Amino acid sequence: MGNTVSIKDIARKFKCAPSTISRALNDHPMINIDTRKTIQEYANKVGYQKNTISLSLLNKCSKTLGVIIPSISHYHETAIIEGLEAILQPAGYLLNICVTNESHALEKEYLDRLVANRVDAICISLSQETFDNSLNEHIDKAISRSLPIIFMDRFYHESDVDRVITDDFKGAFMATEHLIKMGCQRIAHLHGPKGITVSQQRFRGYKACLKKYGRDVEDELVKQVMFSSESAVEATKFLLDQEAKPDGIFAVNDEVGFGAMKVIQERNYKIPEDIALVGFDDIPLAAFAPIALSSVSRQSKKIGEQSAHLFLSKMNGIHQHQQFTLEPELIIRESSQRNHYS
Amino acid sequence: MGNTVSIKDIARKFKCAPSTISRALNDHPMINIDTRKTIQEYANKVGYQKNTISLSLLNKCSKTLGVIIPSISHYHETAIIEGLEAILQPAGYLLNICVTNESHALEKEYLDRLVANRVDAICISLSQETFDNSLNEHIDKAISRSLPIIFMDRFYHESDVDRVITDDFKGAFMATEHLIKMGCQRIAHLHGPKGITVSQQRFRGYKACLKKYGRDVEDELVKQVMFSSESAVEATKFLLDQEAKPDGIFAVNDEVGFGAMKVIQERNYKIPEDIALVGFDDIPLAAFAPIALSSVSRQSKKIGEQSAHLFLSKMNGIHQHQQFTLEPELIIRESSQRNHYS
DNA sequence: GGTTCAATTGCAAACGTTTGCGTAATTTTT
DNA sequence: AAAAATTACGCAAACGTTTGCAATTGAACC
Repeated sequence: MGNTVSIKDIARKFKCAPSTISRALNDHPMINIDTRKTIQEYANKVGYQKNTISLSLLNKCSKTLGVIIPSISHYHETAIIEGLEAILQPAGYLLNICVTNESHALEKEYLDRLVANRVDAICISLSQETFDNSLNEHIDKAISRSLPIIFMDRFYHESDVDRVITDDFKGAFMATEHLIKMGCQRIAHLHGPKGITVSQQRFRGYKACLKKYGRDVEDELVKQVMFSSESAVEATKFLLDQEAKPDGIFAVNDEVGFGAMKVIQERNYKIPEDIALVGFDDIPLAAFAPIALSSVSRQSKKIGEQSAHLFLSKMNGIHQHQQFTLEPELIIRESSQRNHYS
Repeated sequence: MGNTVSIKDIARKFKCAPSTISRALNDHPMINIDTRKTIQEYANKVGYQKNTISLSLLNKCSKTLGVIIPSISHYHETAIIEGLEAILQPAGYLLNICVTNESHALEKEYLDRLVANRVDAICISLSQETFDNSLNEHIDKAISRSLPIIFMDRFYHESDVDRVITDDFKGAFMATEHLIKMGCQRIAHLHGPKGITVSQQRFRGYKACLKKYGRDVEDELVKQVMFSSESAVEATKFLLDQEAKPDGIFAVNDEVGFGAMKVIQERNYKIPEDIALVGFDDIPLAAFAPIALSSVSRQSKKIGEQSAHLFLSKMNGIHQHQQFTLEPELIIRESSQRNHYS
């Protein structure tokens, strides 16, 4: 940047070797205390700032974590980032954040770039394209060069990888069970995009719960949507247009829940009396929907924190694969809290 | 990473100089075409990946942009990041994202770390602490080493810096004027945190508009809140508890708008008939509030895009300071759309 | 005064890559 | 056949820092 001053510059000034300057700046006891002070003061004055790049080259360690996520526009992802930062900032790490927009090509591109930049590890949530088509070569290649890869949410191996996920199955089960206990007879599910793990897990949880309570999974009560309110509006209209409409809806996430709530209210059904509603993710706005939205918290921030801890443990030489499954938490609010229990 | 293969390794394999390998991999015409191919194939086979770190050291250019933001939990910030990525990914850049939680100490710490990492530039939205107390030494120091600093939203100099901001004053003016045209007689304002530029600008816009239409700014109609729904709930209750309550509310952002909407509905006032409501930021959920929330879009994604362009222009040697002010856009939805105009 | 020892400091290699310049080998030109 | 030009490659320095080892200095000891 033009006026950056290096150790060599300072060495020239003091007519001594760069090694002396380096040691002085690092408070090495080998260097005379007065020399040390003088050099430190001068370095401070001229605004010397250590060049971490040369260190990375030398130590083969960049103090940087690569983060690859499919999107950054939802609470879940930003909370993960907050969790990562909360742990890794004090540890001296920086985050290289890459958003793939669910594109496999971009994910590959970013992965290569992060490898080229020699990040110390990569936390990744696979893109939908990658996941749908099991396009794993780029991941396998990265793993084969013994770069630590930590999977968040979406992963492609059942074992043999490091991962931190939430038990979406259980969360969905809890949500569905709650609706049943609130007296819902016909519980619909707004199902997320097909290829995504979390959609599948939540659907599985929904089905398992219905089964446990001796109910059928009725096809016309399961409608697929994208992770957006727009998409939910249409699907909910479809559900409400049926002759035997649902009296409970489990939405794959809160954005979808908001979309559903809007349609339900437009049609003048009462929430939760006519239709009880539960979402997923527990976004901050959920509590402030005009009818506060019940939701399953997937501990998004904790996913980030736990991933960070996993990463740090790997930096400390623990090479066994670790897998964490976090417990979801059902947050009951107005949208599903009925007074009469069944 | 253990099994990373370098140019030197390949050179040893081919019993030739590293320079030959380097040139071969970069398709330098100086190298025999067959040699080139052989080397490239081998490099490919063993999974050679260029070490960008050494390049950064050599070229004094890291192909990385530092991003310092106070928070990452709102739509505005994630949209900025999306905008940055949209432009900088194709240009081959990576993003180092640092979240300060509005803390000056953390901002300083991150700034130092980014400088040490020799990022090519820094896009920063100042923390509240920094801004409130005009703690600018760290910024000045960075600028003095001719590191390009691009301010987003919050900046501390009136001139002499690069910046991309939205015209919040104008946005607030438009929102207020809209409420007036919808026939509101008593327009309240939920004012953001005091020290923040955007709060101040929006408050100024609100006041300027009232003045233009010959109305007084009534202290009891201006209530300060944090940028959260929780905070808005309390403030709105205060407003509605007054004997002469407002019939229009301009909220400093949409989260606050949601909080206000909740209280208004709890008290059984009709939106927009009894009280019209306008927010700010145009978050995706605004349109899907049960009563769709009118809002002022501050072109968050465009801020990111424009900042990226500014950055690229600086990388291309344009050293004059550039300042962009984006035009806000008023999005009128149910929460403020009255049928009778005045 | 020579020897030993401790206290300081310097040398040089290393990390991985690029690049200007030199050089050898081969081909073309006269 | 000698000179010139072309082709293909190697050498070495550079980026900024650390670190093991060697070297220098001065003091203390016998």
